Amino acid sequence: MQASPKPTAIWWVRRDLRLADNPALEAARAVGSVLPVFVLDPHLLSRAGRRRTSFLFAGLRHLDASLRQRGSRLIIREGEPAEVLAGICAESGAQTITAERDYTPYALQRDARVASRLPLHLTPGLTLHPPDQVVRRDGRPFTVYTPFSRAWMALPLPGPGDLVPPPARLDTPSGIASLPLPEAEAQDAEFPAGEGEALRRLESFCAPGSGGVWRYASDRNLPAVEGTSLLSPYLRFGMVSARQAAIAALRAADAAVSPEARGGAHTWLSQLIWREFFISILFAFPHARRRALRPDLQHVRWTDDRQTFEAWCRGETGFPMVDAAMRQLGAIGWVHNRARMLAASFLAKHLLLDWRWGERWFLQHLIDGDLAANNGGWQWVAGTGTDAAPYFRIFNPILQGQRYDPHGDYVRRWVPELRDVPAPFIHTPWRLPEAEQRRLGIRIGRDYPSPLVELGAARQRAIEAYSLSRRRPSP
DNA sequence: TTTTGAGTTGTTCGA
DNA sequence: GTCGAACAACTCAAA
Repeated sequence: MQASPKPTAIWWVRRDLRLADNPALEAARAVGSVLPVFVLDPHLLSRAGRRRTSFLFAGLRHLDASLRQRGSRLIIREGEPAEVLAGICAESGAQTITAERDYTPYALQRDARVASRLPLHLTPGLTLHPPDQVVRRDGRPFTVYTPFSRAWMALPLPGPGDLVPPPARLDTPSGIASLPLPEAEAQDAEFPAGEGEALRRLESFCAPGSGGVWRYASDRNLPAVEGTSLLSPYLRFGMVSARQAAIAALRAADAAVSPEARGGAHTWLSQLIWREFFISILFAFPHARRRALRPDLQHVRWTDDRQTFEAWCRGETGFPMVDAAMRQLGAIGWVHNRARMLAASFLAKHLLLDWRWGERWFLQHLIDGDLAANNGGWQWVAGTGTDAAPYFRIFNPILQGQRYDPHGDYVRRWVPELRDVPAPFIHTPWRLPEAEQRRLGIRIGRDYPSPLVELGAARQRAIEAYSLSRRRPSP
C-alpha cells in the first residue's frame, strides 16, 4: 500500500455529475486530497437504454474535462462497486469514501454492501429534504401529494447564499490507473450533456422577462410549445442539483411581476416537489417497484397482448397524440409530460395492458429515465399508486389533442405521415372522408394505422376490469 | 377517538 | 355551445 502524504478521500460519483453545489465533493475536500471515481456498474448499465447510457458517458467526459481544468481528473473503473472501491482504497490509501445518498432499493443495498467493509460517508444532495424527514407528525410517510408538499415547504428552504461554488482547484493524488473514458455516441442534439449546459438551461429558463418559468403554468401543457424547463435529464444525473433548481424557482417567484408569473414559478417548484415525493414513496414502499402500491389493484386482469403492446411502442395505435408521444420517445429519448401521461393512460386504460410493461419501456428509452419518478408517474396514471388518479379519470386522446394541440403541430412534427391532414381531422384522421384521403394522398389503414380500439368501449372495459380487481378480497 | 375537509393534470351527460 | 353535476366511495391528514 502506498499512502499519499495527505489524507485522501474518494469522491464516488454516481448521479451527481457536477462540481457546483455538491455536498459529496465538499465532504471529500474537507478530508484533504480528492480522488474522483466513477464505477461502471454492470447491474445498472444493463438496464439503461443506449441513449441514456450515451448521455451519461458524455456527462462523464464533461466532468473529467472540468476536473482536468482544476488539476484533477476522473478515475473510471468497472465492476461490482464494493470490490472496485476496496481496490482503489488499497491502491491510494484513501481513508474515506464520500458519495451522495441515493434511495432506490438497489442503491440502498449497494451502499450497505460498501459500508459494511469500507468507510463510506453518505451526504444529502439528491433531494433538498431527505425523504425520511418529510413525514407526518407520527413519523409515518405521507402518501398524498398535497400534505407532503406542505410539509416539504414548511422545512427550512435554502437561499442563494447556501450554494457552494465549484472549487477553483482540486488536489488529486497521481498514479491511480483509470480505464479510458467510455465512448459516448455523437453529441446529443436535443440534450447536450454536462454541467455547463445544465446551468445555461436553468439560467435561461429563469431569465427575467424572457424565461419560460413565467409562462410555465399555462405553456407547460402544450407539447408543441417549448414551455417546460427541459432539465429532467440533467436533474437525473445531477448535472444540476435539485437545490440549485429550487433556489432559482423561489427567486423567480419572488421576482415575479404578475400573479401569472408567480404562479408559473410555483407550479414549476411543485414539479420539483413531485420529484421528491416519488423518491420518498419508493423509499417508504419499496414493493412499489415491482407491483401496484394499492393492494386492491394488484389483480387487474390485463390483456397481455404482445402485438398491441408492440404497436404502442412503435407509435402505431392510430391515435395521433399517443403515437406522437411514442415516436418522440423513440426519436429523442424525451417526451413532453402531457404526452407521457396520455400515452401511459392509453396503455393502462384503453389497451388494458399491464402498466409495468409501459413503465419498463419508458425507463429504458428515456434519457431522464429515473426509477422513482417513472414508477411514481406510471402508478399515478394507471391508478394503482398512492394518491392516484381516480378510476374514472381516463384521458381521452382525442379531446386532449384538441385541447392541448389544437392545430396539430405536435402531431405533425412526430407523425409526419399526417403532415397534410387538416386541423379539424388531425386528431381523428380515420374520420377523413375517402375522397379527402385520396386528395391528400394518405390512406388511413395503410399509410397510418386505423385506431386500435374504439375509445368508448375501451374505456368501459378498463373501468370494469379495475372494479373487478377491487371487488376481489385482497390477499 | 372522532370528525372533517380535501384530494395535480378528466370525461360525460343532461339541462 | 356552455355549464354544473355526477362519476364511487375511500383514505388520508390534521384538528
